Amino acid sequence: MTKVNIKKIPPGRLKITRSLKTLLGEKDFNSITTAEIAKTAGVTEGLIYKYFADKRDLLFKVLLELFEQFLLQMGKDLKGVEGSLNKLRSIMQTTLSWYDRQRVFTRILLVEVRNSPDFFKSEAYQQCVRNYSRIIMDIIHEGMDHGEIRKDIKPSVIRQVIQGSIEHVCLPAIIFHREIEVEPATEDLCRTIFMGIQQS
Amino acid sequence: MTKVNIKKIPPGRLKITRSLKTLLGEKDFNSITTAEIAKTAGVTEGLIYKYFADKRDLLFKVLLELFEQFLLQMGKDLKGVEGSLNKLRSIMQTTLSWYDRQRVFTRILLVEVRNSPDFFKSEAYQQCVRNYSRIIMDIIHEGMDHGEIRKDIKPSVIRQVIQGSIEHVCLPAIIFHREIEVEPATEDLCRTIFMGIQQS
DNA sequence: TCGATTAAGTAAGTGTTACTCACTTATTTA
DNA sequence: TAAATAAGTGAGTAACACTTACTTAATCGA
Repeated sequence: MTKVNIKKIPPGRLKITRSLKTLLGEKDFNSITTAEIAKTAGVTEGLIYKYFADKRDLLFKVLLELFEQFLLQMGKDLKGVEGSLNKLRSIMQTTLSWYDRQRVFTRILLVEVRNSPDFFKSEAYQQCVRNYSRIIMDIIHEGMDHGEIRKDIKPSVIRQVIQGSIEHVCLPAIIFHREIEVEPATEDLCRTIFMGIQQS
Repeated sequence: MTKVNIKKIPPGRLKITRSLKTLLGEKDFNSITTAEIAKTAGVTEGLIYKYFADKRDLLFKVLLELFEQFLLQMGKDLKGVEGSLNKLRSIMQTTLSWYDRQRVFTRILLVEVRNSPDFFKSEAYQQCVRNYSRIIMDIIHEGMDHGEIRKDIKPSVIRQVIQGSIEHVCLPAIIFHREIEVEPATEDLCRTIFMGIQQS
């Protein structure tokens, strides 16, 4: 259903998404003009609106594309991992590592789309972000069933702590173009979230 | 230094910030026009640019104003609280409660300013956000010195976990106009962050 | 293989909107 | 009270996202 339509993507459309991805490596979305996108792509401005509802919709489509690659990687890294906590660690590490290397993707996800109310209706959100969240939720439930994770906290809050922590660790790195130290950060995050900050 | 200049705020300027605050209760920042702000304020569009560098700068100034009130409240709630972990709990509860009731403030902070690179140069960021972060950092260091908080995690990561968790718990509530259940959420957050999710 | 239908791509707009600037009116202050 | 400064105006503009009527290329059934 989703992958069948690969056969016929018009070259112009490809050029446009590729162009935006390139430009997002240089400047932020708001200061990229549609004229610029078209010029870099080597097409006319009008063509953008043949394939995308508006400028933001184009952004969402680019995010969708990059997010699918990310989920693919996460699936690979998760294979063969045993134990709920280990699975959560794997997800955290993959995420941090991907965020560190895929700056364009991460900037779109963490800073560019947030203020668009209709992002939350977009495919990128509805299939990718929710899918990512669901995977984490399933692991948490599994962990509770197996006695690995305590049951006296709402699973959704645990999920939010995990996701929120990751985002907040990465945000300054993305904004100020700093490197993310994947392994140490993963270790710190896991130690905090798994065992708590309280001296025991 | 900061409070001395209260004496002479031009009425037009006050009308403008008040106008934006009102409008932000109805719609998101991007779909509010400068013409609209001026009309609601009862002034001309040009006056906005007498007091503010641009539309976003106006937003930053409004955030600054609201953030100062928030920090004041936090200081009050923190008075008389003993113990580092209790202080952190107090901050979390105050934050969640404020986020729940001050929707305009929270929406600006969590969704509207993020994508402006120059937000991070603004007064709102430089004095308020950093101040908020510093207060948390100080408590963490104090907690480590007093043996309340373990020393084998980077303090900055602990801070990021706390702030990130709060934001991620509140974000859906803000976006989808849902209520934040302050006490239960605080409890869940503290239990997670203080003691960890691992069944022991 | 032709003719017709659909898809890809173009070129020249247009309305909206953030922002400017030269100006007027009101308020201090010496 | 006159000069100087601050508050406020209003008409205008450039830039930009987006539209529309059109042309060119590809697809496909008969």
